[in-house]
Amino acid sequence: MKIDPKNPADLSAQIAKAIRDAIICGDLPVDERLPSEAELADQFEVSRPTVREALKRLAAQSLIRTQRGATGGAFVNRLKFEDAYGQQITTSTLLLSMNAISFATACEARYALERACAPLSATRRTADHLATMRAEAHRQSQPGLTDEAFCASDVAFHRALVDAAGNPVLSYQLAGAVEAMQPLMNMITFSARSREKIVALHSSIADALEAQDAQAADQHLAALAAYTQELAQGVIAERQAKRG
Amino acid sequence: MKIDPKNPADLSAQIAKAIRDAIICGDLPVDERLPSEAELADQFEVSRPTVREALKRLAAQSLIRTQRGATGGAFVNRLKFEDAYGQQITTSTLLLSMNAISFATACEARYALERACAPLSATRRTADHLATMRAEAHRQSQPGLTDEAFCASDVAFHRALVDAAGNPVLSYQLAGAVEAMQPLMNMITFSARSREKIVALHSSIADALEAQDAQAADQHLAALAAYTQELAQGVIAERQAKRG
DNA sequence: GCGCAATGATATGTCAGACGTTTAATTGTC
DNA sequence: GACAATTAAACGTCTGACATATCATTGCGC
Repeated sequence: MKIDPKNPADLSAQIAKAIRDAIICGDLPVDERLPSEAELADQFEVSRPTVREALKRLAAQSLIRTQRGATGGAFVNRLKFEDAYGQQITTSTLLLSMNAISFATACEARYALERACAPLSATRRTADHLATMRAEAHRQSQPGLTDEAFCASDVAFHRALVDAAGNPVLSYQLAGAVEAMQPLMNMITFSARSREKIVALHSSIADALEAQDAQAADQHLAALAAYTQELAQGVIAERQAKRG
Repeated sequence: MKIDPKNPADLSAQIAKAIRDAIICGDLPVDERLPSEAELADQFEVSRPTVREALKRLAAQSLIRTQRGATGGAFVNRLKFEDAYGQQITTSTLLLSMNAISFATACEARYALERACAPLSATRRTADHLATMRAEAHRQSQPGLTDEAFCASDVAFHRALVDAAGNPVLSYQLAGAVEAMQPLMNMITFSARSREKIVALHSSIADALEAQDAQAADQHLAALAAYTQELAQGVIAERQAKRG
């Protein structure tokens, strides 16, 4: 962990990597206190600002937390699912926007993952999950709802669907896929008729999960995926028409 | 973006957040050069080390890259899938190890996601993907292979399966789930007989994909998931027996 | 006029030393 | 013995400086 080649560039990156590796391989257990910045500076034979830059890199990944005061310092952080959600959503959002991922590709991935959850959700859904899904479906059916609010409710519905699978790893994996797509979804203008259809499909999905009918849930999800793609293609076609 | 409350703590975190938000919302397009550290220090009315700590936080998330020299500086980075893979694997690994996720939960998530890919892979798999899968299956059948090498080949096989879906978003999402599980998988000792069975299932999956038979691929994946769980439970039972 | 080397400018990377602030442990007093 | 004041440790920030990398310009020779 104290290895440092004589390359006098990117020292803070090297130090961050050394500490990160120590955390990942378990040499530094959770809640372990790292040496103070001054001690680290001595150990690595660099200055304190350099050590601090390294620590900030780790803090950005939620690998450590810092406390001020007499018994303060840098502590190995127990990574919470909550923290990981945020990072994943940020990363996914940027990936989608910067790599010019088509709506179709993102949408396909999202529904493929959701359909993977459906059988588990059908088995394990609680009354709470069902209530959330029905409440969101009801909200979506109300007139006067902005497109943005409709999308937000849509996200909430699908999160409940995923959470119903009762597998935190799946919830974590899907948080990025579902929430990162919200900006793309917001570009769609939902007509009254399309909303009606979506709400009907949402209700059908809730029904299927309540009946623990995995196959029906999968079919309705597939229909929803197809319809979403159809809507998106309409938006894309409309834009191209405006251009031409 | 130049907002900074008078709270004189966590200045570098606040600055990092301001710049990050500007990047995410598109105010700072890809490859845009940020002002120099000295200019940023002036704008935010802080010192250069504080600005530098903020920039290091962003660099840790691959949101910016820095170049030295006269025309150097910090540039908004086009986030590559490759970069995102690494971050996701690190995060997923830590989540699994620190939150005491059971093998069963992680395994369930992994196979659920893989089965989501299977129908797409059946449609889009190329000769290249099939060749990779067959090569890995063949490697796994060779005697004298260490458990670790067997696991590594297993990961390669499943990556090929996922990549065959031809959806980079799915590949990205699954990189974490599959690779983060490798340390857990490495704890399993694979007997000759269990390896034989796994290789047979791998071959069956490759056959199904070659025949573009999504249903068969799904069934074999389900069987593989069940068998993996069975093996893992054996390991767990054995450990508890040793304790008792 | 043109090519190439020396020079300068700019910006990041690093260092040294200092001060302020927060927090907990210690000490001193009633 | 309980409470208040002091002390110490550590992070957070600042100032100023030097080192290094890289590009643009300049100047020289041909």
